Amino acid sequence: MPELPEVETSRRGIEPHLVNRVVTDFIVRQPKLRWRVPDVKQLLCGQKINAVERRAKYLLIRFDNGTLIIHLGMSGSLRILPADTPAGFHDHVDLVCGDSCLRLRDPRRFGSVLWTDQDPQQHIRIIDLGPEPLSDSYNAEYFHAICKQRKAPIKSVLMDGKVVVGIGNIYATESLFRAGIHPARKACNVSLKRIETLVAHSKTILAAAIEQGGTTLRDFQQQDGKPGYFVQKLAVYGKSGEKCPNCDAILRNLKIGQRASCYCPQCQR
DNA sequence: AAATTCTCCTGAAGGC
DNA sequence: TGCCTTCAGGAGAATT
Repeated sequence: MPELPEVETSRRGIEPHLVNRVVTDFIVRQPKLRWRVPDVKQLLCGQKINAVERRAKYLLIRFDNGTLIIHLGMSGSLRILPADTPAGFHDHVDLVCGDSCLRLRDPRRFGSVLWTDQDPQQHIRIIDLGPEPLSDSYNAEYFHAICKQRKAPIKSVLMDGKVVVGIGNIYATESLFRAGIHPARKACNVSLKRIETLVAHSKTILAAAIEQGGTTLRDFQQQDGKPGYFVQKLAVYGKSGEKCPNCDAILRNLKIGQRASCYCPQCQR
């Protein structure tokens, strides 16, 4: 699934192919994504792409007359292809610029394509989002202040996009393991000291994953061949039943907020 | 306000 | 072999 590192890598990959190009077509084969894809072909044709930005896991393709907002959901992927490449079954949207196009494929259709002619930072999906995880705004003091007033599991707070964006199930699971914090522990019961460790680890692991994504997704525009570039580095995610890499305990699985949470009962308290 | 549950959808995995 | 069931999962919406 596209985590923040993968979205950022996609952004870096498509940006040079799109900026300063002029849109010649906008093809929607399947409008039923997370929300109905708007019919903006007339608005887009003839428009020049000014920039490709990212906010949280949203990609922002900016034009003079508005912004296309793309979210990859959990199975979405973007590729730059020759415009005449035949579309596959799950290839739902093309943004065509002359002889090449940006193609969105999304088998599970949890992704979305939105349009706004206002400042995208003020968009309903974006305005209430928390700080970027790699920014200074996401720090121990900030996160601790929020945790103090939350009785929910620390993992749920870490994954709350209104608190901090881009930390999905995988990175929350890994960060908590590295920080030695039990994922179900009430957020208000985690000391500032331990929050410091957690915040530091979450930043480190995200930064490292972006590096990895940069390496393995470099040729993403050719094919989809990207078999989980970060998988080798994961210590516990998806490994319940296996041995903890730090001690000899067996990793356990727990459901927290509808999501699988693997943890070490020995190392994480 | 915060917490919990439900929802969208398909592919993969497991059972028989 | 193949059909059927179950379930993961980002994140907004609905509900308590």
